[in-house]
Amino acid sequence: MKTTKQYGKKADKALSMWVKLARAAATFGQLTDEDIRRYGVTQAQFGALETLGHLGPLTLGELCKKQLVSGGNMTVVVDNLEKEELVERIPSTEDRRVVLVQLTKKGKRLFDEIFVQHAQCVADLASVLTEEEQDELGRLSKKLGMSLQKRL
Amino acid sequence: MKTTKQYGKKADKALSMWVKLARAAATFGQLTDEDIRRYGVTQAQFGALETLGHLGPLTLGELCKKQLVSGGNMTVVVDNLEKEELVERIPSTEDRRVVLVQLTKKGKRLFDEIFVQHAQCVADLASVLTEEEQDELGRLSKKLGMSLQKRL
DNA sequence: CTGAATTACTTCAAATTTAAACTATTTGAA
DNA sequence: TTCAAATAGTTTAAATTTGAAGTAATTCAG
Repeated sequence: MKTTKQYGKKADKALSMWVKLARAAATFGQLTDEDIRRYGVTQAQFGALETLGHLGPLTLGELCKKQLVSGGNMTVVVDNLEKEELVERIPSTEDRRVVLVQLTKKGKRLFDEIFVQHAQCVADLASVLTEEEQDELGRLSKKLGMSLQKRL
Repeated sequence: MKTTKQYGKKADKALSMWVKLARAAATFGQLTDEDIRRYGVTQAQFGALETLGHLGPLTLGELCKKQLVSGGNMTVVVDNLEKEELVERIPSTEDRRVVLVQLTKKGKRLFDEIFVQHAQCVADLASVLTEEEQDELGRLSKKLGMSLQKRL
């Protein structure tokens, strides 16, 4: 039984949207995670590899922002990727506080290898929506995310 | 520079949508979390209170499914809520393996009190989209989430 | 120039979360 | 009926994540 106007029309609409958005993202995330584990990396590690692979070398701080992850966590994630020799830390010469992170050759190879497969997986999951629906969901999510980003 | 057709048109579209969806959900989640903390409960605790408040007593397993959380975690979350006397465990008489969880009077009071405020917060965050956009984002998220739920 | 405030990253402790092993109970096939 | 398999929940250990404190480097107002 779905109660209406429990908190007012606007609030009900917003709550309803948020529940659905959160569930869709969580479920999609769990399924992509199952795929990611097959490559022997964690979700966080995969995210870092993805960002570095697409955007090239970034500072640790930039990586944090892209991934919406705390600094303390990113240090650990990069530590572990470095142990696997998938990324390397390059101290910045301009600003000695800054550390650049970039993919190693091995990291690039892994990135190239697994991303094609992972893209297939994501495409498969997304295919429950039509291409038009995917565009629209992307557009609305982007608008929501970009607008809220400013409030963080 | 946005590269096109990196993984094929369909995969690119799906990846693009997924990135935006994940970011929107993460950002929205961080902002609602800031609000939730003001009430002195964690996000997971709040989620359980919300579900119990809206749906009434549920078994621990049902709560796990609603919240997309592991059983071991839900045990801890309910333990902590029980320490605060916000929920109580009621052993099922029909099936002695089963434990029902329900709000206490104190829990109901808290639920009634904080949910109006939280609904306002969510409505405020969502207001960066028009009501029509919220409907559409909700509709598409629901379709995506419900379809993928089956694959878990 | 100087030093107070800011910034970038790391370290540490605590909280959260998961997955696997375990207990207790129920179900169902032989 | 009986016992193997399945189910519900708890416990445990390990991994992840966060936030706060700490270190080092930079910036900028005076």
